[in-house]
Amino acid sequence: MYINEHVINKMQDTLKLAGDATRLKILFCLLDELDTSSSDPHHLIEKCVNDIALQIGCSQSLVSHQLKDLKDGDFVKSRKEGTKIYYSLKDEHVKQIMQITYEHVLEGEHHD
Amino acid sequence: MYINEHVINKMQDTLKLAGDATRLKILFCLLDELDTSSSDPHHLIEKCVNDIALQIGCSQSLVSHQLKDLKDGDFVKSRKEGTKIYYSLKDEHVKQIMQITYEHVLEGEHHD
DNA sequence: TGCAAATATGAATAGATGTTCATATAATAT
DNA sequence: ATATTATATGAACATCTATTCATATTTGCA
Repeated sequence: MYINEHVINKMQDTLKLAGDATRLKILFCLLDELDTSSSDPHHLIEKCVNDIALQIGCSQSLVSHQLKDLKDGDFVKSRKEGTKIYYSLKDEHVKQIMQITYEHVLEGEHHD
Repeated sequence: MYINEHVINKMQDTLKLAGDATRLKILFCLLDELDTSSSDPHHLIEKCVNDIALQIGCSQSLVSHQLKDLKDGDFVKSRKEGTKIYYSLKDEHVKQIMQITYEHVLEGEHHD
């Protein structure tokens, strides 16, 4: 790893983006393991803004705002179809960060 | 992964903790690959508060504040020796989060 | 006991951030 | 054209956060 100020700032942006409850809910919503529409474990889950808002219990406006940030940070991508816009996770890094963070949190629970 | 509100909040705390330039500098400082005092790649690097402050160019007070947060979040541990307190990374999760985030940032650089 | 070194702590503050509300834009259908 | 559905946007605001400054605490040593 070659670290300089610029890389530090980018990493800060990336982790700050992940470090918000609403955005985490959106990401988990797009990661939903319970989706049974495909047997492929790497199946791409796509959801439109309103569906996400309903599922996580937040306003449409808030979800739209956060999706914009998530997209700017390369966490999600989008695809337009009619009036709807489908969002999905962009790459494996996001899933990995969520997975490791999840493990870290679980481990912390043991000695609380 | 079993996700509920509590887990989401803990993950938020963890990622928010990592998402700060000063704290990232501290963590990288404790991860320093350039340390040649041991040939063991898993060598534990310990540094006291003042040394960290000098190396990353921040005040002693700021570093102490941030180290407290990093310790509360299980990112670092400490060991007392005389008047000095030596800090080191606590577990592998921290390193992994840094590594993956680093890769994510590098990948993003390609299409900017 | 008194002094110096290392670290921790608390208050204060400026700046960043999440959320809401109202409104704008875009696409589709009647 | 008009209405409807879906999404985006911008301003406003309250809350959170990083940093600084001054000071307290702890340990070792003369």
